[in-house]
Amino acid sequence: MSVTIKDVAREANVSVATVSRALNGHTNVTEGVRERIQQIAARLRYMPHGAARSLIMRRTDTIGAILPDLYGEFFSELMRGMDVAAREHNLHLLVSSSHGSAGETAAALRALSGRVDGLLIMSPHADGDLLASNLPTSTPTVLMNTRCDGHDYNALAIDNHGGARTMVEHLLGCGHQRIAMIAGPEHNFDADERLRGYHDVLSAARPAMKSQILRGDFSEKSGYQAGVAIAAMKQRPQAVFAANDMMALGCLFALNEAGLDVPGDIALAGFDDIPMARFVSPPLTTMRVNIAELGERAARTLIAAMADGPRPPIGTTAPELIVRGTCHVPVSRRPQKKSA
Amino acid sequence: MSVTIKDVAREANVSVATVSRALNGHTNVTEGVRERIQQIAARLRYMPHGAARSLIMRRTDTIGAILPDLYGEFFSELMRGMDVAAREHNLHLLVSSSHGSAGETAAALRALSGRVDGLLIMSPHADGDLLASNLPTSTPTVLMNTRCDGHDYNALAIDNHGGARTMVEHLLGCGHQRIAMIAGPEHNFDADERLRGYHDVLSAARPAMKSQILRGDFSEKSGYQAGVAIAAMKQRPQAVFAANDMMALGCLFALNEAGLDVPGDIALAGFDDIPMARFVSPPLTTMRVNIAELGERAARTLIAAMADGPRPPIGTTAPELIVRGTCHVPVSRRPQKKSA
DNA sequence: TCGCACGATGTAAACGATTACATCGCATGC
DNA sequence: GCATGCGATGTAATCGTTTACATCGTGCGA
Repeated sequence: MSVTIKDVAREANVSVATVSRALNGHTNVTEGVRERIQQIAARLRYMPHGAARSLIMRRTDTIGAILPDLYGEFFSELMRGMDVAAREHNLHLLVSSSHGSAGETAAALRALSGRVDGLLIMSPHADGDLLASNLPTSTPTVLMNTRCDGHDYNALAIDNHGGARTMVEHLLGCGHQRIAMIAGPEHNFDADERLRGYHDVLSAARPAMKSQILRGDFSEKSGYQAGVAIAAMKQRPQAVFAANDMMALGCLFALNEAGLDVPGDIALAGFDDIPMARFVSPPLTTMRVNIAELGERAARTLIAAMADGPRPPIGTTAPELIVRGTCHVPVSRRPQKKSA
Repeated sequence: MSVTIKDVAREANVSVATVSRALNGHTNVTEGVRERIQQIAARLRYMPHGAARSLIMRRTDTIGAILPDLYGEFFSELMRGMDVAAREHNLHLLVSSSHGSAGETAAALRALSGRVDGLLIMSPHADGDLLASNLPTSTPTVLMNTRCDGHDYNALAIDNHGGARTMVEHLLGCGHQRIAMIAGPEHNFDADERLRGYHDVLSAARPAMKSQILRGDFSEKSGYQAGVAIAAMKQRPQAVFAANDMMALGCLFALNEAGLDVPGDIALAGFDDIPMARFVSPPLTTMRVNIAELGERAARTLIAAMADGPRPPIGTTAPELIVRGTCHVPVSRRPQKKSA
């Protein structure tokens, strides 16, 4: 059906070997012949068959990414980072989504086998064992934000624990004593780590103080409910740390509705730095998670592993504190002049 | 290096043919032998080599998408739609980005050749001729929002012209007489069409009225500048139609800063319905472009073409009018009761 | 004029799977 | 006892490339 190298060879009255050499820029081809072959190839719209090529060359020039989903801002940013690194090395990106189940992750793994030179995997529902039994041993792999207890894969993760510590320390530094946390869902890797960071700082800095935890599920609604609850407290906390921005936003609306001034009456902080964070009023103080950087670093690690063999096994990427309007800044640290 | 079907065959003391038959569920294999082979395959972590498989089977079970970019909400949504359709048919999605140039589009096309069974292409900088000379004739293809003058590819596009007409008609219906437009960049397919829709409606309904065009570039900043200009006009328009939501938002901020009430003093409308549109105050009236639907329909068209040969060549998907707070609604049409 | 080196080209063996066809062994029917 | 048929298995061709090796012709030095 489609035109192959043989068709070009027949048309040009040469062997397939000569066509291959001519088109791949080898030196030992008479210039006239090369031109003739190139013209014929263009006229026939010949394009080398990728599968055949990568079969013999044992190289696909492609890296595969298995993500839980393909859409939403998070994955969009992640792909952007991976794309930057891949493009730099003239590699293509094959993206596959494993949606819900561990079974689908395994299926995606099989489907990608032999089509990619390396794998980037993010799979919240896959543990180390599943991966161990489904990953082809010969394919370099880098995990992103994925549990892999015990097994020593290359892995990169967001430093949720450190980020939470940073934020709570910042709130303490602003002079707040009683800091409540709106936590994320239980058994969620990110949520657990952020909560742990909160606990660690608070129990070290204010051992006497009882921590105040409100459970949310990362949704704006659950943040709103937490905000309502906080507004009604007899002894209100001076600051609220939400485990993600969406909950912080919900909380902000609830506090406003209750007639409380943020940050005058109560400070508020989130985590993630979603784009909307800077558009609400007052703009939200939060931890910026550089997702694109995570993707880019993971891809770079993979590319290095593909070239040189095994790499340093693990790394984290640190979120960055973004101070905006929703928390007090002590007078001494306040910037000299700042409009709007 | 990696384990092949031969390794499994050797280990199981059978021929490669038997291994292939056993693993692919053919009937004529003794049950005991099949089990033994399956166990050995699992133990050895054998996974069939995708490239080799698709070479002989002449089928990749993959559809390729070539997009100008991989990130940003637009592409994220587009991919979501394509993913839905692909997943339904057990196809994988291979996404490649062609970034800026037409040359890169051609390169991406070559790289995908022989790796996919069909192609979805969105390439704002590619015209019909470029595609015609770089598309393998045997690969089914569907274009999305891509110019292909003359050539008869399958193509799907957003009905920008119709959407703009709808919005301008709505603004007229609200009683506004003088309607200005903040247009998008010149030579941009989407921007051109939206502007054309504005012109068509206005010149038909108000032939005497001179149209007011302010040039923007789809960025929030350019919308802000347009808003500043509008606020300063001697004879202010009663309504402003921005060619996309980002510019509408920028304009909204400028109008607010100038002390104008939206929609009291001036109505405002956008195009796209980005998520932020409903979060600003007042929430933005806009045309919802169902990008995911575009992607899904394109993928479905492609899949049908892959199965049955040529399809109806062209189609558009219509944006939907979303009336929110930034334009007056005549009393007669105002909903009875509506909170928040 | 012959032999040799070298550059251009052709021949054929890979790559890793699937599958048409050949083969083998065994049960069945005469 | 032998032909027949059938089910299980092996052999080898095939897909479209690349590339090691063989071949061929030509120019050059002796």
